[in-house]
Amino acid sequence: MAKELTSRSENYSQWYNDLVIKADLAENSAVRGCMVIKPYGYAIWEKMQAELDRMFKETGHVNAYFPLFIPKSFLSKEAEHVDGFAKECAVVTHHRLMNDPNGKGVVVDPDAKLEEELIVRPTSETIIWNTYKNWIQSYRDLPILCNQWANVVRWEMRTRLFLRTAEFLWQEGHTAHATKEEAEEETRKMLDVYADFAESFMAMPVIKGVKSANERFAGALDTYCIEALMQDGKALQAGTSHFLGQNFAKAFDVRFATKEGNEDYVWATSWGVSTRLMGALIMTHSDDNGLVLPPKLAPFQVVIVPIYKGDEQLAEISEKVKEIVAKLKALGISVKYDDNDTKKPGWKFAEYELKGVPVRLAMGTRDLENGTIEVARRDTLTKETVSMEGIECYIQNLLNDIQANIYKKAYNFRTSVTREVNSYDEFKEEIKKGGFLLCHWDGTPETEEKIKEDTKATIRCIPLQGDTTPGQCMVTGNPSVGRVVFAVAY
RNA sequence: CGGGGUGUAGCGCAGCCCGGCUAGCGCACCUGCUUUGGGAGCAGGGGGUCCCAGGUUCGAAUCCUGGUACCCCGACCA
Repeated sequence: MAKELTSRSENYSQWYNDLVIKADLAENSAVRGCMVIKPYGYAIWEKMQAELDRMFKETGHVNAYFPLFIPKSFLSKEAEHVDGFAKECAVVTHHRLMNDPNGKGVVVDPDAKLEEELIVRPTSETIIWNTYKNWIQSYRDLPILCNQWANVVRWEMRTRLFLRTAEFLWQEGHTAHATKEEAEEETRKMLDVYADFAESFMAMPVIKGVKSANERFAGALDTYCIEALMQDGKALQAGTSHFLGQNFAKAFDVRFATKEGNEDYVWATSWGVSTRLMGALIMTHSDDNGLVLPPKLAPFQVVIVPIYKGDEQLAEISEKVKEIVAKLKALGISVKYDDNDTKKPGWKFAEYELKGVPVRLAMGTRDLENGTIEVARRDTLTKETVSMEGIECYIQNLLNDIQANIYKKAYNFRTSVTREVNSYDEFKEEIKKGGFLLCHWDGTPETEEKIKEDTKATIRCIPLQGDTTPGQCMVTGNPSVGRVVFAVAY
């Protein structure tokens, strides 16, 4: 075994790290907290991007691009926003290097100090609203529905591959509207897009909800989110959609003439998902043998491995395989034929399992004689030998099965670790076991803070489709309007 | 920023306490032969500023001083 993974039960975070590196998704780079996304990992991200981009466009959005650098003064215009991000910003102070007078490489040229420092964007609200000011005069200019695909930098204390890196890739949508209602509708619409993407493509069940005040985005009036549950029982925020009210319009003085002839500030939303979704995907489905990818996001859905002795046999098998490849491609199934002669079949089996390829076909001389082929599915690790006749339809159905099966598996897992808890003593015990706990809470930040200090658990969200039977807060006994979702989070 | 740990071949590590032969092992890599239905076997081979700087010593991967980088656990966060 050249690439044995740490087992999930033994050390979950080491398993995760091992997997990311050994499945060739990403690795740590020479730059602190920044990762290199390797071709295989990037291919998965590209699949995600393509689907999300399509969904954004279907809901009326267009792509644009805004600068990487934000003048320091922009960031400080919205008070809560700067409070939220100030501690984790990379700052550009100079624009030139010079040869070290002591002859040791290069140093920053002190004469090249910038008049105003530039912040490497931790998010783009400020630079975008500064721009929107010029784009908007009248209600006729609204709405603006822009998305940008970009990198952002947040100088986090501690980083983890995909889940929290200093630089990460994401999309951020920034919309401007004439009315509060329209902006709120947009916020929820994009939350639905994210939930749909997570469930339909990533095969990852999520809870849609609203953040409590403590967890809200810096500068937002409301933060909606989708929360997923990882296999170690910890929660992961997978996407957010913010209703920004008129905060940024006021900070950047973006006013417009209404249809009625009055002047008003513009209503805003922003929403984003990041390469963190890669981490979510990995931790939702994978096992001790490696990655398990949903067919809809796998860079290739089927891999074919020939088993042969000598060139002659390989040629015979390859001829037959080419027919199968053509039939699969005709159905829109992506397939890789690995006839690499320098690796042995057993090595290839293990390698493609590690990389999470949904379906593996193996063909040898035995199959050629019988008109059969061996089909192995990654999700269940089962193998069967089936007739070559109609194999393409069989595979197509199988891929659909796998997509549905891994969703169901994740859903069942989540259900099994989601439970109602009614007393704080019980909560303190149950939270150690992980999972989502549905509890009554009095709605105050103080109570939430106390729970966090005692147990590390936070309110992941106030679910949109939750139990709204009134009750009593498990900590203070004060009235509660419904159960909220608690968990220890990444 | 607090607590702990580690820097030795592309990767993973041993050696360090108690200084001493040509610095070693596994994986990977190269060559050859035999193999090929679950990570092949044998034989041979290449590859090292032992993190950096200074000190002690006849002699330093090993001891001392300073620096630096990274990892883990907290606090912070998508």
